[in-house]
Amino acid sequence: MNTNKKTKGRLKLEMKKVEHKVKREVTFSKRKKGLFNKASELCELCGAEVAIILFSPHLKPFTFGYPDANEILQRFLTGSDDHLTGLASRNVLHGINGVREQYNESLKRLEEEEKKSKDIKSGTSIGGFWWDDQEIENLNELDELEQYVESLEKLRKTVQAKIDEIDSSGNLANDFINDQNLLDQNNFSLIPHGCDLYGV
Amino acid sequence: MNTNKKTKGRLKLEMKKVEHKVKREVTFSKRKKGLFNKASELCELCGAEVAIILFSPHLKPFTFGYPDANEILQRFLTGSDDHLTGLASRNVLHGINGVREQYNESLKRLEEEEKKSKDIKSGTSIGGFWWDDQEIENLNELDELEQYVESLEKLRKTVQAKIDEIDSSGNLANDFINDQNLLDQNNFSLIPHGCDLYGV
DNA sequence: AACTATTTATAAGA
DNA sequence: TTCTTATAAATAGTT
Repeated sequence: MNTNKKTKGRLKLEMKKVEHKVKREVTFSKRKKGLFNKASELCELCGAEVAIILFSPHLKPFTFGYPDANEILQRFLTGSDDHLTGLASRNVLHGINGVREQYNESLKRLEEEEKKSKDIKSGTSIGGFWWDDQEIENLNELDELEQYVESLEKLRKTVQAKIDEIDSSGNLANDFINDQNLLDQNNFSLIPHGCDLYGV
Repeated sequence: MNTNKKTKGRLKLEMKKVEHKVKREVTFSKRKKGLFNKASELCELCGAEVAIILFSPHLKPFTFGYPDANEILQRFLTGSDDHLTGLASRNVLHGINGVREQYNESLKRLEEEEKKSKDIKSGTSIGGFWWDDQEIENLNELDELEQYVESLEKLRKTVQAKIDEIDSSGNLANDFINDQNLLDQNNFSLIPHGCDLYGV
């Protein structure tokens, strides 16, 4: 007597590292997609802004960002309080509807790109990158790599700009120190004024 | 004749901004928790490393990171390739089991803290922060604020360290430029050697 | 904050 | 990988 069920359905998974390598990588792919999807929904539903940096177990970097990972990271990095000149104002001005659509479109383009690249194999240079492998199954990684390097370049330019600023004015370093002193000695929050400190 | 169902259950939600403010904020809270939970599961199951920067619609910052948001952002920022001296090696050495437990413990402590703080109201300074509100419902925000400012301070120190490095050696800026030239002219990837460029 | 009915995510398998 | 299917998990609205 066999059950007529076609699969066992989703099985409960113990919350510890998946030991089987192949299964772990499949889980990683599925859950990465799920995580980014959840992030895009949060942006769309609530008007939030999210940046995710994800390193796979093999240290391959992935990013998600809406509206733009770099701007969010820069805002975080610099503690910028001119939020009316940044992303926020753009959202206010233009709305953030369509986040999810944008994300899904990107995904779709990625998949199309993947199909177009199906024939490219090992030892090839593609789009400015060395490709050093056989059995490339996931060529959509390529776009993500390109995106990553682009992101990195942008961030580096930002840091560079800041460095140049210091070189010429010589006072940013002191601003950092002053901020910290304010924080430590005067109970001064670094969070921009005008934010809800208590709400969401 | 009334249905004996106690609730309507989860209703399908259209993927557009939730217009009702209170509902939107509830959704934000629930889904932020869900997103961070998904992230911690991904870390735990797959040995991945994740940093999430999340700005609420009111620009209140939240972070999630495992093992540490700052180190992950720094790695992303600098494109560091000495991953054997960083987090990765620590994971290799000590394993990453317990991510989820760590996360849940933090959450629990947050909730306990919240209970202890129930009586604190407007115009109070708590733990070095000004609190400027009435009707504080979610005092777990407090820990998150502290965590954010700590993160920010650490990152600022990192930037400061880099600036100091430049002040003394004067060559980091050139390294940036060189990296970009290599990328543009020599198809040299900024991704550390030894990574799977194609796999996960 | 807790509760349920339902939607959504996903583990295995094809 | 991509699709399917059954089940686990997340969550919208309610209390």
